[in-house]
Amino acid sequence: MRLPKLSKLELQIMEVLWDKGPTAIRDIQESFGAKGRPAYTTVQTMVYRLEGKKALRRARKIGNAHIFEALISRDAAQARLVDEFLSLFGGRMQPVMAQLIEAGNLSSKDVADAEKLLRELAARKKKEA
Amino acid sequence: MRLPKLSKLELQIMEVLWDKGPTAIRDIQESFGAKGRPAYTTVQTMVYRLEGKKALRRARKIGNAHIFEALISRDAAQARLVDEFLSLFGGRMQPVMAQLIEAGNLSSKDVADAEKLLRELAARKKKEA
DNA sequence: CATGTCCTACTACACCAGTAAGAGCCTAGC
DNA sequence: GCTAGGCTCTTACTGGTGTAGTAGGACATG
Repeated sequence: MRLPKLSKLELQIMEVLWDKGPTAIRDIQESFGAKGRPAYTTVQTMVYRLEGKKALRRARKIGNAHIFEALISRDAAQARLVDEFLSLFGGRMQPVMAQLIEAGNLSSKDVADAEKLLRELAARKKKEA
Repeated sequence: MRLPKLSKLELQIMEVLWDKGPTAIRDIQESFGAKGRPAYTTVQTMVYRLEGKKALRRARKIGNAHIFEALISRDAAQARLVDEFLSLFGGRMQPVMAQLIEAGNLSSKDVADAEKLLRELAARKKKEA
């Protein structure tokens, strides 16, 4: 279970740790926009559960407050998400891309970047071989 | 609630309806691979819940068996999925694309197709304006 | 040192997805 | 008409997520 499944709210909490580094619960909670933010103890519960999933750990204490730090990388978690998502489409990219473009989520810059990355990847592969 | 949220299993059931058209529960269940397929009543429960969500409806009966048909389109459901997914990334495509390419999920053909579609879309927009 | 504030740890609950068993109804075939 | 098999409906339990309250310990500051 090296890469536990993370829910939306759990992800948002991890985002804070990834962005800011080791953080206390209070700071995590406050980094949610003031309106519609979950209660302190809600964030706390989620952090505890993330601890159980080994997604983060208590790094140290400041006063009596724990400071938590991420144990899994943003990249790893995102890779997991993408996998999960693709499996819903049976791994077929075509409808996904089509949808992204139709909805205007994909700019020509995104596509250009993709091309560039693809070329780099191909070059890297060739070198390795 | 025109576009209800569908879970993985619910999606798989809808896939059958989208592929085969109006279908009985027995046929839906059997279209899951013989190994690891959910029990008949499990599929039934999901179908009932999908009915509650207005994702499908009873079209007619054959004997005493109901035949169900999809009420929402595959495209609409997929659009919903993509939105949902993107919101996890705060709508930023860059990490998503990067991940897709790194993991080898995105071929150069996919990217070429994307480019083509983008150009078509741009042309269409221009015409409309 | 007293007291208010903040944090922790625990408990609780509702909802949803997934799973399925059980009771009983309908129908087809003998 | 009777019976077997399939289908419907109902009910139920589990695990995960989101939500939060409460009790009590720690700490800082007057």
